[in-house]
Amino acid sequence: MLSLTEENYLKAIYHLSDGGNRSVLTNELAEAMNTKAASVTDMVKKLSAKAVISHEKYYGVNVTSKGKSEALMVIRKHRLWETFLVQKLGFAWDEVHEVAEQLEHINSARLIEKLDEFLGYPKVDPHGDPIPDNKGKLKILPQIAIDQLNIGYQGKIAAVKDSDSNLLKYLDKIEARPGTKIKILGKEDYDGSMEILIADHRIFISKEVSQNILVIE
Amino acid sequence: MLSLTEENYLKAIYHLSDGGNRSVLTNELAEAMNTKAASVTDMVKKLSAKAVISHEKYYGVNVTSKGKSEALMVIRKHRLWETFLVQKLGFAWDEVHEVAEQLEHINSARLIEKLDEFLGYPKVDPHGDPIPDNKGKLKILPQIAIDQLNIGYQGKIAAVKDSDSNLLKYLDKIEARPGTKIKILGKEDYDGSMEILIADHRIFISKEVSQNILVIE
DNA sequence: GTAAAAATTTAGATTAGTCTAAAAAAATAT
DNA sequence: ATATTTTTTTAGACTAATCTAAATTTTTAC
Repeated sequence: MLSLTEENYLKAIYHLSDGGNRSVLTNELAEAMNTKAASVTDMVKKLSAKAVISHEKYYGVNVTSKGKSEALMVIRKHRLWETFLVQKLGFAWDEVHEVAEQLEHINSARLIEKLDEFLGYPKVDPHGDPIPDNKGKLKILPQIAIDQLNIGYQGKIAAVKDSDSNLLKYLDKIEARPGTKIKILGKEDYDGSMEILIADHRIFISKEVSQNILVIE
Repeated sequence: MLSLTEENYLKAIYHLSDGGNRSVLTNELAEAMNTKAASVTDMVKKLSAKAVISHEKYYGVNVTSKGKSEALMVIRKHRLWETFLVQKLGFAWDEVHEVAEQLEHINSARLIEKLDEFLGYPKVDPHGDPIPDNKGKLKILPQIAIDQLNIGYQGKIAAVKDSDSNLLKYLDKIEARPGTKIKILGKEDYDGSMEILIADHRIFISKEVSQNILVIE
């Protein structure tokens, strides 16, 4: 049983480690958690004692397989709640994160199963991120940012990165949402900006924006 | 801003004081909160400092008007979530309390307004308890338990007391739900048991059960 | 109206999560 | 390869919420 704080640390470790593919350093985690390195060291000891991460002193932490599945359960809850907030309550895209951060810690297996059913067993959340199933399995979709694509590419937006609420507002405004048709019309070598066709209207976007729009690879 | 624990204490004080109509003693509160009197005394100091209750040493606590409206907001959230769990997710009556106890502490005014709208602005929760409005106003319904009624009374169940999950299971089984028609057929002087007609079928209930079924007075 | 019982508060300690400052280890730079 | 810088850990302290045991106040009982 993890406390709310422990769950948040574990989730951050999971994300920073890219789903368990690399180890996470104390300072990285301190920055992500908006706290101090000393606090991280303390918490790392607690999480190690609970066997959800392993810690090699001075060299960072890794999530264990137990930790991975616990993290995925929290992520499952987060993404299901985000889907609920957008699809059922009519929240905008960029408004859901903070609330979902709270809701993800509600403890009731039955609630999550019922919610999943109520939402029609969605596979992805409103940003296009995959929702882990009730066994803690995550289907990783092979995605690529559109700044990597060539002129002439046509397809559908699969997901957008949801790191920043202002970015999300902008993406919503230009209708860059999962499922929307997209075509690469032009690319400027100098600054990497692009001209694209989204939902049948032409628009110029900066390289930074293009790095946050993903399609299936 | 109250902590989760402070919210729970305040809610308990509100309920024990009958919505602020009498003062609450330390031991009462300790029993309700499943804690020790000494812990209550400590918490009472914190809540007094936050001006949601007033405390006269050795004579108990009273909710202030600020405390009353804060308690009602928590109750509003609790009852809206219970309504959601039953009406939208298909939870049974007796399963909702524990989950709603967690959900009531989610902090987002927008969420509650959206949820209220999504549910169609319900006036009462699944047990028939009134839902405070977004101004923190509670419409108190004049209710009376059916053990107080005379033979021949006919009406509709307005609410049931939701103190005990086993009672709720039983009430659900006999279809004693808010809105159901009810008629008093007979009353045994010896033990106070009753024969009643609920949703057109006759049933005998004990005095204890009859004290938990309420109609509009 | 005082003595015993019950209720409440205070005192001092504990745990979770956090902090600052100091110590220790690792990385780096010449 | 040694000194400096950076990163991490340890040590010691703080707050919130809790506890036990002791002290205090109120109530009750004769």
